[in-house]
Amino acid sequence: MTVRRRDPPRIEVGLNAVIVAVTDHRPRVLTLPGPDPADPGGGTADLLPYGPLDPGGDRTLDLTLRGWVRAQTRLDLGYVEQLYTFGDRGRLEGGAPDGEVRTLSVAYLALARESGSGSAARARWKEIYAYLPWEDGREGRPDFFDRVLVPRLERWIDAAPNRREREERRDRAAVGFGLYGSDWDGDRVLERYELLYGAGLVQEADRDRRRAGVSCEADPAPLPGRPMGADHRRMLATALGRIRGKIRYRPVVFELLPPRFTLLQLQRVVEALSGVELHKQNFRRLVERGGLVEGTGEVESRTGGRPAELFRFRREVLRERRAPGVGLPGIGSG
Amino acid sequence: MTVRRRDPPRIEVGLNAVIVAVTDHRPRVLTLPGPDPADPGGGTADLLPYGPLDPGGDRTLDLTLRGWVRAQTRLDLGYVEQLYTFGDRGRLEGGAPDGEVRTLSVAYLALARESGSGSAARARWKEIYAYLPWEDGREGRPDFFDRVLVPRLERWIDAAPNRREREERRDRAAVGFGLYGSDWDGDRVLERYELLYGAGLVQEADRDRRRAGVSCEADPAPLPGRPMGADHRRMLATALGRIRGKIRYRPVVFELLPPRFTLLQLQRVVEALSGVELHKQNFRRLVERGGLVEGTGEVESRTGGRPAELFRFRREVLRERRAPGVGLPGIGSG
DNA sequence: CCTGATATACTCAATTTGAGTATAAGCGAG
DNA sequence: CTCGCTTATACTCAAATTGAGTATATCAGG
Repeated sequence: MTVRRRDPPRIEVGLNAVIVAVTDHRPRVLTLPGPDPADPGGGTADLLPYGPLDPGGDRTLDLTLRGWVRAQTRLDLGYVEQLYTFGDRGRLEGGAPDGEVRTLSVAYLALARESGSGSAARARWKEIYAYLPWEDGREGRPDFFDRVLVPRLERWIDAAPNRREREERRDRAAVGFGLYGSDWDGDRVLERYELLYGAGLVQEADRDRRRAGVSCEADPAPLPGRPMGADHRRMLATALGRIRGKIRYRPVVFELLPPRFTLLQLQRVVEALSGVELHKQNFRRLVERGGLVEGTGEVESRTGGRPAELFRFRREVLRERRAPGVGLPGIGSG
Repeated sequence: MTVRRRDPPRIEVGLNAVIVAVTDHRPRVLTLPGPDPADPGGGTADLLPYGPLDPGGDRTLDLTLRGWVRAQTRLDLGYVEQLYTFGDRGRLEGGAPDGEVRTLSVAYLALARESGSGSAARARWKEIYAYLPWEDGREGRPDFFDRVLVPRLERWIDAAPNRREREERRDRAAVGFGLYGSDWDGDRVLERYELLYGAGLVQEADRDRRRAGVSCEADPAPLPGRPMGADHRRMLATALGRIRGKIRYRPVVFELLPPRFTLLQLQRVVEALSGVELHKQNFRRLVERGGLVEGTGEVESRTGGRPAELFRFRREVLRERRAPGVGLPGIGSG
């Protein structure tokens, strides 16, 4: 299948970081502009911080990641978690002759507090929902959802070559996007992105097909949602899905908040990430009863109304019960 | 494990599969005997199926994995999921001079039905709890838990060099093993293994220290729990933890069951994996009300008592609501 | 001392959980 | 055939949790 020449083909390993912060009720991700390795045309694109793994370097992958994130962005990462290793061939070995090099990308999720200083060099905080706009349901489904996205999906479904395939497409769309009676499941971020990619509805799909030499009509009006270079948008989707899942059963939100915060701030961060709005009183009951937070006596008076008490995360909770996270509604197993 | 010399240090990538099945209420993992790459002494050890990644080979990592699992074990994998990529330096480059080669292992979880034919070649199904005996709490904490494990942990805690470190050790032990008032959290399998490794209570820890040239008294009476080669026991722990977490919110158990099964069979599989016993009537209520299964008219009469109805998994559930898995008790977010 | 905010407390019905009891339906011994 | 054992399945009931409100508190500003 592949042509081997001299020396066996090499493997290169890169580390990618999806660094997430939330400011002003908006989840953001740290990006760098750069040439898109998957685009032979050579435009620039938004990229996640990326660095090669030096085989002789640090002892652990984590350390390597932290190291050059610091170098590229002057940011000291706190919470870091491995996400997924992407290794499909032909993903981004743009220039190299086939079989010469294989690139593996180990993607990490990191949570940060968006310190002002964090954006050294050319790093920029960008809104996550600029890349994945269909994921933000806080004010109901975004406008374009029923107007553009669903019709496009349906065109794709109908274009299936046979009945079986058509039914499968319909099922995937139903489950992923909560259509035809299925519920919306906030965690299926990656599934949705993959579906849109497979249906040719994101720009990366066009780009990759063009690179592979497949002719295809350029999409007349691309779906809202900014593309990224390489398969970084896929990584972003993976990260958002992971956060949404994790936030419920491990108290990770606090990594994104200052040491003291009001309950509404906490709620806004949870809402921002999970993409849904929550019932304020019940949310308060949940985090208080769960023992996740404890009041400091202080109050924050810049609320515009009655001043709110400042709370802090009760670290002890990690030692006590099952450290429940900030459970969203409708989670139970029924 | 080939030794390459000449030229910059290389990266090699291996794929490992943790292939899990459940028979007779016992969770099992497929192993191969082999020389332990981490043991210079050269004894043989239980290993997970392992294969190098050929950079020019299959298009995706999944495919590669499936390919040589088939070759090594004659098993066609169904459900496969990426687990984690292990990349610490010095993990298992046993013989190679430092800096010459760096090995990454991408570990996968696979669920199988333990077909009799599956154990071709030298593959063997082994009980998972033979390797991780502290994880099986179905009949209460195993005997050795309070008699051996906890005292050993306490010795380790007390041996901390200073107060701060001592408190941290105590906390980790409390959270991991449900001591001193903390609850047992079945999902923290990896945390527990790492803790035991760090405390020098599993044989791999001794082995690795010896290899690194650190002198250490051989542990007088090692903890129950069979070691594995390389860091495969760590991978097994990762896999079990993932299964336990996932079983609750995605209907993956059915991958381990025959197409038709009684509700008690289903329950036993869930219990086997999660390591706890469940209330039978409530379990039944849960899966039936959740619409996860539907009765076929048939009955299974070899139960020893009243014949049980045979059920089948309702695939449609994947399309409907949030496909809830077989929720264990005490999961809600309080 | 209103009005408009937001914060926080409390209520209440519906649902879900945890832990049982009760009954059904097979088998084998006697 | 019936008793006693076993497992299956149905039903009950209190406790806890959830979902959706209403009520009250406390600030800023006119």
